[in-house]
Amino acid sequence: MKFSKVPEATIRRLSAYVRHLEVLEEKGEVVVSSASLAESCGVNAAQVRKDLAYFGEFGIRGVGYYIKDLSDNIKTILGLNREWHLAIIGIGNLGSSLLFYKDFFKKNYKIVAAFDVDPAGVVGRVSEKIGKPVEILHPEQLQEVARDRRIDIAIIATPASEAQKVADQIAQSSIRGILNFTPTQIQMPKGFAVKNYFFTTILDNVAYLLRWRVK
Amino acid sequence: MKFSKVPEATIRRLSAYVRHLEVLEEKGEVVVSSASLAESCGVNAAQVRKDLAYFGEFGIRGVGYYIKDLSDNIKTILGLNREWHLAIIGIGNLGSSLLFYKDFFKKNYKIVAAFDVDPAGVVGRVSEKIGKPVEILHPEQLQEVARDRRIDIAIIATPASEAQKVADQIAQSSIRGILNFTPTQIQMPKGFAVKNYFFTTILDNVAYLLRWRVK
DNA sequence: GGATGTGAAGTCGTTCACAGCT
DNA sequence: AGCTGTGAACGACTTCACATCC
Repeated sequence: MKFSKVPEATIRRLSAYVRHLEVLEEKGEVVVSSASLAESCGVNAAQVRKDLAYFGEFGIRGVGYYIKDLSDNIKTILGLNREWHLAIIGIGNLGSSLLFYKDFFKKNYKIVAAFDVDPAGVVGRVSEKIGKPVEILHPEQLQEVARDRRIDIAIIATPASEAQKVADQIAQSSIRGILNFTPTQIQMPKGFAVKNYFFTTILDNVAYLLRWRVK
Repeated sequence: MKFSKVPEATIRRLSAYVRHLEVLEEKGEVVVSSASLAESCGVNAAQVRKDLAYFGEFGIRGVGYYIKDLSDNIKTILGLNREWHLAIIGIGNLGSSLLFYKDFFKKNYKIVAAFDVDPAGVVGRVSEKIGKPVEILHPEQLQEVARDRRIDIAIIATPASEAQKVADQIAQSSIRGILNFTPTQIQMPKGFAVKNYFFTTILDNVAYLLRWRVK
């Protein structure tokens, strides 16, 4: 199986579906229709069925989808049934928040390393904040540590000006996934999964909508 | 002017362009071509020109775009030339990080209020963290405060289970923009600008790509 | 009967290719 | 000559509509 033609938007929606399915499961619901799931997630019913159809036939005609079953299937598709190892690179305000508030992450994501160019400068402040000692490594050690601790995904939380430098180091390591928090487009060779996540972009988007579209 | 047919993706890219233009400006560059801007932002050159064409003609044929000029124009389009008032609702881990690390935000976004259902319980912890007293209001006061402080955009940082409740209160206030940090699809009447920003969704996306697409 | 699964139609966004300006 | 601005071609995603199956 390769699923090479699945739209990115489908993947994002699958995350939403699985989250809503968990809510329904907690409520003790057993079956859900595409129409109902669609409404809860703010999409079209046909869209839900199409999204699922990329991966198989999970429903029963005339009935709907068994919630537990569908939930498990989507989790497998998304790879949420295994643990992913994260590294946070750049332990400034944002990085230390991520480190501190581990519950930002779902259970299957685990922070296994933290890097900063100034480990000594950072370690005291962060340890104090977290209430226990924290190990901060220098990015020089990235390649070695990435291999040893099997880091899957690097979260870049450095200043924007450092992002490409970090990206270059990641390119030479065993890491193949990047979540980029800096407002920079990083250049990577083929074969890497890179997503940007800069939230003032979204805020700009809301501002634009308010400026021109609303009312 | 209404710009009703502009793709959302265009708006996101405009944010990226303006950011890169600022970098070029700092370097002392004066003119940039669509090809060069496109490469830096990881998009197609025709895309850049199309994006700008929605809003006017900003370039000079045979030459390119004057950086300062283009930057100013995009900022005006996005509404970045005015101040936007933000409220943060839900002062847990995420909310207090946003409150604490104001430099997450660009200069034209200003936090003017913070709300939590348990102001008393929250205020001590947060004030200590920030190093000075912080005012935390009860959501009951939302409508009144929204009007008085001219809140433009509410950032929902409550637990997911509370998001819709908060959304309902926003719907009855003068606020028209929402940035939703909870992994929930909130239901709003027409006329609101709502964007979701839940980062484990993006992380799921990276994980999926690693699982199926990369090598 | 009722809800899924899916080809076909429709819509939206991107890329091409070149005319038009400087 | 060079780069923008843009109609037309293309491609991708979404929605429709209905045949299919429980």
